[in-house]
Amino acid sequence: MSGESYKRIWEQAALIPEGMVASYGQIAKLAGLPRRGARMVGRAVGAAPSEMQLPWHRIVNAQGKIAIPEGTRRHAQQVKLLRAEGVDVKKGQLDMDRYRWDPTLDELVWGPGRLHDPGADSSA
DNA sequence: CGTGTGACTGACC
DNA sequence: AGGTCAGCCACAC
Repeated sequence: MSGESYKRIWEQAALIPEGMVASYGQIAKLAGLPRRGARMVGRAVGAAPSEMQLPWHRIVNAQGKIAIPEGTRRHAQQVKLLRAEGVDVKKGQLDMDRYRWDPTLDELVWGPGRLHDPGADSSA
């Protein structure tokens, strides 16, 4: 089958918090595929069953740009989904310094194993 | 089974 | 900021 790798990629991608993004390379690395490829991440998320509700839209390239060709339906969909989460997307691009998800930082702030859940009131 | 390709990336210029 | 180049790797032909 397509692989154990896909599974790992899906698992990692699913961890990206709402309103944040990760790069293909970042997910690849987290999935334990440092050199095997960011490219594989693109394939994996594209092949993910819709029932899985994978947050594929939270994955952009290392430059903070949407990797899907502009003008396509999926590109527009990704922009739409990101904006719905409060991410400011301009010209198919966003600010990585601002929205990049940093799992290690998450761990430092929220504790090992704990995930930052924006919805679960920590309420200011 | 060889080639081309891409929802990538980092290094250079 | 933008263009080119060489690695990468699974997949379609």
